[in-house]
Amino acid sequence: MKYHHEKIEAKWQQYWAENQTFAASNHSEKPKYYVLDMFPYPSGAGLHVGHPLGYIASDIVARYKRHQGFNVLHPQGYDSFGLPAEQYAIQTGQHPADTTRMNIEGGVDKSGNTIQGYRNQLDRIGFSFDWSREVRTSNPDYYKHTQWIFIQLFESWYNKNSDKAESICTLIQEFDKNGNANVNAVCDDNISPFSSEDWKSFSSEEQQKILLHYRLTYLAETEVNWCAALGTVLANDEIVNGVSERGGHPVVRKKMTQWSMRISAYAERLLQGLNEIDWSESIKESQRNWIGKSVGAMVSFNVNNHDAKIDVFTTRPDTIFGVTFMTLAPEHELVTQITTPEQKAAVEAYVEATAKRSERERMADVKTISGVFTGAYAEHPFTKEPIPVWIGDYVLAGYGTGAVMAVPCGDERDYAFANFFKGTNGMPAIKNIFNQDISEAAYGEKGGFELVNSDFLNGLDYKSGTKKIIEELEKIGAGNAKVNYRLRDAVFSRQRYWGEPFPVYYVNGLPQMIDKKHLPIVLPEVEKYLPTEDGQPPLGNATVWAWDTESNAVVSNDLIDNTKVFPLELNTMPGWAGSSWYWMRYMDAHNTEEFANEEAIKYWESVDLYIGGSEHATGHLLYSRFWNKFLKDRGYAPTEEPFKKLINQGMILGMSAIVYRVSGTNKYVSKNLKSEYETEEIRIDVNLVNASDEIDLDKLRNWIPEFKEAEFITESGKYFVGREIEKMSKRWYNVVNPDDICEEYGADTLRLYEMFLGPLEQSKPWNTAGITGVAGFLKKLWRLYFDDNGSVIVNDEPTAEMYKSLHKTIKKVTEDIENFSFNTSVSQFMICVNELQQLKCNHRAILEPLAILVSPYAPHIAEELWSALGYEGSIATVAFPKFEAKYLVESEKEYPVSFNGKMRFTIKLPLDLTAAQIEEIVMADERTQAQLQGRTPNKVIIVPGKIINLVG
RNA sequence: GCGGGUAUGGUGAAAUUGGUAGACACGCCAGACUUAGGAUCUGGUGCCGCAAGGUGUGAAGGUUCGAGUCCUUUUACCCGCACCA
Repeated sequence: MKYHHEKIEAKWQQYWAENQTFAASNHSEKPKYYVLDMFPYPSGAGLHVGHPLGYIASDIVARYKRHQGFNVLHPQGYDSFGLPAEQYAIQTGQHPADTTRMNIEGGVDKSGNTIQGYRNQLDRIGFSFDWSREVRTSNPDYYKHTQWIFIQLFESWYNKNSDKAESICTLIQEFDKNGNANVNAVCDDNISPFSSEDWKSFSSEEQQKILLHYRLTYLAETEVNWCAALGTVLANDEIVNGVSERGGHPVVRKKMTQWSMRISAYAERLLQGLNEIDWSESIKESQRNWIGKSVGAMVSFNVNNHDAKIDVFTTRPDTIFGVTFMTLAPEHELVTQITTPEQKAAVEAYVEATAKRSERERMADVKTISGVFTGAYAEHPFTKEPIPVWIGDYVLAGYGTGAVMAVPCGDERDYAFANFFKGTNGMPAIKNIFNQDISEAAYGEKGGFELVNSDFLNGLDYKSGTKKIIEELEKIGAGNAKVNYRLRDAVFSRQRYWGEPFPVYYVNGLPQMIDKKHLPIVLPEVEKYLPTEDGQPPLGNATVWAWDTESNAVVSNDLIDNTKVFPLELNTMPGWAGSSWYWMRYMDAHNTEEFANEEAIKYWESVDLYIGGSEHATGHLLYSRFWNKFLKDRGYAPTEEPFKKLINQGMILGMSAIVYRVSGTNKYVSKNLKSEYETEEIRIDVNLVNASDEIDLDKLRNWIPEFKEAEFITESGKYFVGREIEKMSKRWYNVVNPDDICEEYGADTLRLYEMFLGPLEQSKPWNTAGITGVAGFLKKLWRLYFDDNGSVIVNDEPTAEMYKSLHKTIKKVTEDIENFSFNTSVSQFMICVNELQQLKCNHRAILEPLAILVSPYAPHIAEELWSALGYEGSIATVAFPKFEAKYLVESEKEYPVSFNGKMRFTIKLPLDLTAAQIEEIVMADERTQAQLQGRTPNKVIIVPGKIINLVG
């Protein structure tokens, strides 16, 4: 009987689907285990072999845990809102909902292209997903709950005293009772104090405006990253090197009224939580960088002749007597106010010039020093000396307060700035407050100095100086200790169509939440997916997009009267909204009332193992932690952290194949002859090349017309390609489709090969050529159970060697799965099968456990072997074999014998010999005598069971 | 600049507390069988050398009887952050 993967795999995939083999129950006696993959965005291009890598790894763990007796939740779904579907809609006029559905379910698109569909592609690989819990973030029955969470955020504030989010009702009660004097909240700056009486006297509108300053999601005019090409704002994590992550378009700062998420309230908890979770150090470090905690002080400087103060954040308050000048960001709000008439023209010109430069230019150009004196002076809080105030674009508006106290003697940038403008109007000589030489460079260290010229700080160091100065600042009311975070509140509005609509309408420009019982607010139909002519977001094109407060329904815009019918929000939510809570939805995916039932959430608790790409380090993974913490505060999530353990799979790279065209001809020269010609490199379809890098020239001629008539300069009839390792992409013709691999070699081979390629977390190139190794392994495995006539399994007692081979494998595979070292498991399977083949093993007592061992990796063949062993039903929950050390006990060891650390020969000795006995035998050995040539060793090192080393 | 990671044959990679470097595969070489196939099987394959032997884990030092593994210095590449006050 031959191994036919196509029959076996189709059969078992159908069996699993029909029998709901992998449907998880929310009630079980077994311990639970939750394995989650980062759900995919269903793009039209379909999956390539890089995509399933993490899914295969998580599937192995899920299947292994089932064998270990766990109730396993291993769900899958789609992150189906997003930009590409919308861009495609703009180009083709097809509704994003239609193209998204087709990308998931497959079909034939309007241009006649067959789309396989993610689901069909995934099914062919034999994942043990519980598809009954599938979610799609763009489905109204899903985003209904995303809208609900948004409302919860709106109805919450962050109480620093309890250090958690609370219902906005508790804040209103406090305002009613005591005004805002005792409120310790994370909120907007510049909130004026009010009493209980004031609060009660405010109009409802005024009250609403005040509350917006406290809510965890709030509407505010903020500086946002505006991307004109995409027609939308972007969050900080959607910008890479000053241009949009998607498309690489320029991004400028712009003031807009937008929804924001007060993630800054959670900065410290997001930072501290990293210590409790088992994530890679690099991701944790990325998040720490992104949060950017720095400890220091806030210091206020009064501006002379103005009723104004400049607040600065500094990590070095101990250097306050070294302040030589101050610098404001050009965007700083005080700039126009304090600039003197004489400096006005210069300052305005500088501000304008800075505004014109894109973020990118400003970032690229860090070497050029520029700035202008405002003519104004601030007053030193202690010495009362006047300090000139400058503006300069080395100070960023977005960090701290957008202003710095410049201490050139202790800061490289201040030093460079001071020297650049040395001698010009408003730039005094550098004050040195360190007992160090600063004639060549600033002294930036936090140690190794004593403060001088610093009044009451003289003689102190960094630590004691900082402590002292903060006390003194507090005494005179000019400052206090302060922890600053780089993490900014996250902009939550997008000027896009294909996203969650906000459950929000506007009365007199003030946002009102729609009651949760009327959710979902379903995305309206529009004629065009582009912004409107007057610059409104795409939802501005909707004609039925108004909220009727009487019928509680979305009605035609014509009915807007601003008394009963009001306009709805035109922005939509960003891509990360739906993915920031989806792991909880899987726990109870069909709940129509709540986002998930309390009991289900309590049962599944949090994700035990999360596998996905590291590109989400500061986006999805940070926002998800934020929402989870918020939901925990409000009693909806059971744990502080959503993902206990995280593994980042590496990227699978393409191995492009290159042919060399002789310049100006239609001739192509084989790789090793190319130096004899002047050539240019052309990439060809990597699937036309065999394991020896040789092209099938007939196939190449039929591939694209360019090669039809081409001539090939070969090496004895063979044409070899060059190779280049680069990202898997259509434009390099190096994409390998998992469907093709499943077709030719089978899903089990694909799964094994993806694991065999190397360590999961490492990025590595794909080369289909190597797959014959694992394909051959599966055939050999099969032949242990079958010959040409069928089953060969016998019930005889296996030999000790067979047991040894099996138990070595049990041990290795168990350890490997626990350590996520899947590549070495596959090697061990090969070793075991090679050994059993040598031993002609066809014994049930060996082959039965072997089938179970293999099953997490190659589930289809394992099921088939299991039924060949005479069992009914699936192998999926059969207990995993247990390692027994007794089968590995050895009585002899092949000792390496080294002389001065160099291994010369080996000698087989019983393991129960003492060191002295070993020495005697070794010394008597003629090979030892030959090595020593009459010398006597100074020292003989014998580690029983390990090595023998003779020195001297 | 700061932080994290990687470096081993022609290729992908193995190597428990420091203990026979290169397991397992791909490729290559030789052979067997054959219904001639991109099947299967056997043997070989780090490098130099006919061999004995020498040499070898990015580089240079060090610790040790013994280092891919530990320590110091250094180079290259990848990732994250970055005029962060």
